[in-house]
Amino acid sequence: MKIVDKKALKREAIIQGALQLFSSNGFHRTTIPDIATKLQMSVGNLYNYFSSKDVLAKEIIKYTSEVLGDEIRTVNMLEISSREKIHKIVTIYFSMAKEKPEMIEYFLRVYLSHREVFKDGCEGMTCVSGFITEIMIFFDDGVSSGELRNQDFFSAFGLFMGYLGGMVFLEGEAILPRSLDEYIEDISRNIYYALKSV
Amino acid sequence: MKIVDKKALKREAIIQGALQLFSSNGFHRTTIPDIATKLQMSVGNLYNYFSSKDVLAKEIIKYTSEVLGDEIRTVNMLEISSREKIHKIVTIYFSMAKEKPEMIEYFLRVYLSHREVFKDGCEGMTCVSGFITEIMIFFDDGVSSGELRNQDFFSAFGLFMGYLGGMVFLEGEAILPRSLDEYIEDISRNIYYALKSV
Amino acid sequence: MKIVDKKALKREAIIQGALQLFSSNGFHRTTIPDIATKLQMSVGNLYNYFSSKDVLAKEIIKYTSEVLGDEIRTVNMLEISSREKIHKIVTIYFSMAKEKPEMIEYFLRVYLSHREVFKDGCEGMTCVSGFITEIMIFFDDGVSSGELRNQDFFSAFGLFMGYLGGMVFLEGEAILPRSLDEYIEDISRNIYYALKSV
Amino acid sequence: MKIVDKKALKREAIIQGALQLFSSNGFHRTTIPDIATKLQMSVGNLYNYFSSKDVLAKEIIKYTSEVLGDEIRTVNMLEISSREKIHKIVTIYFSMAKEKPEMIEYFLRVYLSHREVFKDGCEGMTCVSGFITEIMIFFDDGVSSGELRNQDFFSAFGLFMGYLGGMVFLEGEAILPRSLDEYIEDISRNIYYALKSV
DNA sequence: GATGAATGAGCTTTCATTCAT
DNA sequence: AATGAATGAAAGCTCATTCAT
Repeated sequence: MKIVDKKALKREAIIQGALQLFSSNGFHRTTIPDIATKLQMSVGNLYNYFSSKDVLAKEIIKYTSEVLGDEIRTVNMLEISSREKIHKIVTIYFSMAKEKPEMIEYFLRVYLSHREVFKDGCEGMTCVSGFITEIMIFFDDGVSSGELRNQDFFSAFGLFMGYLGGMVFLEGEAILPRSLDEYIEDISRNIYYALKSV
Repeated sequence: MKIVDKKALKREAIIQGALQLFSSNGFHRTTIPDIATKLQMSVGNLYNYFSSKDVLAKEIIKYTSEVLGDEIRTVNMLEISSREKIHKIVTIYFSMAKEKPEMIEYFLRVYLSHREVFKDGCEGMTCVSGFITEIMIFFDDGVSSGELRNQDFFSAFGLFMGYLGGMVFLEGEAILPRSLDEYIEDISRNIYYALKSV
Repeated sequence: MKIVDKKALKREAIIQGALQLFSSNGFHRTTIPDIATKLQMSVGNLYNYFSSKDVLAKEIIKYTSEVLGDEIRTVNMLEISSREKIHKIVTIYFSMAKEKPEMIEYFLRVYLSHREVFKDGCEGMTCVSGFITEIMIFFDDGVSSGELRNQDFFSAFGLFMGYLGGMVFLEGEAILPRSLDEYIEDISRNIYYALKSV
Repeated sequence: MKIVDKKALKREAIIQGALQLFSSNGFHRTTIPDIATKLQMSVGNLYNYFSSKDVLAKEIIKYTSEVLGDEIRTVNMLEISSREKIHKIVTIYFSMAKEKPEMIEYFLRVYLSHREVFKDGCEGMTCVSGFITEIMIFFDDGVSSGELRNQDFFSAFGLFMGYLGGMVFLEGEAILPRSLDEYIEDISRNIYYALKSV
């Protein structure tokens, strides 16, 4: 294996390890030594891969956004109705929240609320463009086909992102009386009726 | 004025001052000396009112939840349709986001993402019950009147809380092409169609 | 004693303690904990008096410059010839180098060679103006009286500062075959002949 | 070319590269990786040439001292008066300060003020003997010919080294109202009058 | 000789909290 | 009730040096 590959692999391993720690313990409660320990490397060496904690945080959000975007892209490529796409996206989102909770949690608990960290380098949500782009494609396709009502994209994006994020947050707070899965039908339906053309 | 009143007033002044600082600068970037300075009191004296920074944070979320709940209560008491209520709630929420941004920001940037702080003492969203209760009343009334579809409350609550919070977040990131006000019609409509009975 | 006095006294105690450590161990080899330990105070409290190590370093050079300037001022106020003043200044300088070596050493080993530290806040030697001003007065008086040749001040200042500093440096390196005191006559004479009018 | 020569060449290249970095950025602010980067070699390989940063610093001062000494030697070999020699030495010193500032700077900002680094291995200024020796020859010649007054050598050396170093320092601080060149006449004259026999 | 990833002790600085006054 | 100097444990980050390749 080439050295460049090895280094890239290690970079990704750090991203994934830090992602887990930040998500479960919080950004400020996760220290660089914590991350180094989890990855069985020295603090100094970690800085050979990421020049600061903030830079690492930004790389993580980009990575996470790409992974989430990739998932949604698979849906966008299907030849199915928008209603079915909504159902699939909700399902994917909740299944990720269950199986890789750190990614959704990172959006909610790190990215959303540490403006000072992402201020420089992630202006205008450029760090989450991978995810946004796919939602935009989904929406534009639905509007083009006439299935979805034409409206300002962010009005639809806020619905999707906010609703799903909100549900995962409630799940995390352990106050949902039922499991996330059991909400899929209702939520998909709600989103569909909110967005569909008259 | 009784002494107890005087103390209660100062308590509230502290809550409001700290609320502003936490919202605009972040929880961890706001220090106790910062708060004391803003309130022109000593650090030591501040501890006579709140025994720790975390306790103060919890009191703030309760206070904020009450204020938001009070606003929504005024809507619930009106004899208007659910559709009109949704419109009013959205309007109120966005106007608060514009005029008292610290409250909404506190929800999004402090409460949502510092689980470790609110873990003990705010289990199951008890600290935001003032707000949730009113949304619940709105929803139950709509279901009772037949205007809203009967579904799990949290399915509706997540929509409301997530959608509106998401829009305020996008506004805060300065990526919305239009002002929040201009989204009121679309968003109210979307929420209504999502929740209304068939 | 008033509190303000107490705090000012502590400030000066820190300056003197840090001055000794910086001079004998070097700026970078002296740590903040070292200084705190010497003063029997906590690291955190030290930062209540000086906001950074660099700020402390700048306050020390100002303080040192004042003390040295005060010494030379006593000479300037005497009604004696420039030749006698030179002799007295050399004597004072060497006696300080012997009795309070930390001050001269600080000039030579900290101020002179850590440009990056003094860059902001000490532009154009403003931090050592107390000392320079007195040398300037000495020189101008001598020129006015006709005893010293009229030339660019810095040409004379470089001689004084460089020569005396150089001798103290050589003394510190333990390579002088005789004690500093034994050089007073020769050096005073050399400076006088260098500066005197024809 | 023999291998030994190749290695010697590389050694000198490292010395010159490090000299520039140490002089302009300071000893502690220049890292070994910085030096390696400038020389386009690896950190590890650099250690094949110099066993530590301190050892490198000592080799640099020896090298610098030799180069400066060589310059002065050319003056010593001329059949001119001491007064003329002084003028030439001052001119050479200032021209080096202008054209190869790193050497003079290294004396002033690294050698002079990092006693701990040069403590072991450079006792008694042995590392700068190349330079001192030539000044000593200049002085002895002048005394022998009767042009200069007989006095302790270090009394004269401190004058030379301190005065010229002081002027370059003032130049570096950008506080001299005129260029260094314009001080040559005054300074040469001052030194001559300080040293000449009665 | 040459590489550069890896080490880890050590640095400056921060800040919630305490307590003598 | 009120003050604010004092504490000290931790944080993020640096860098001379080593060593497997």
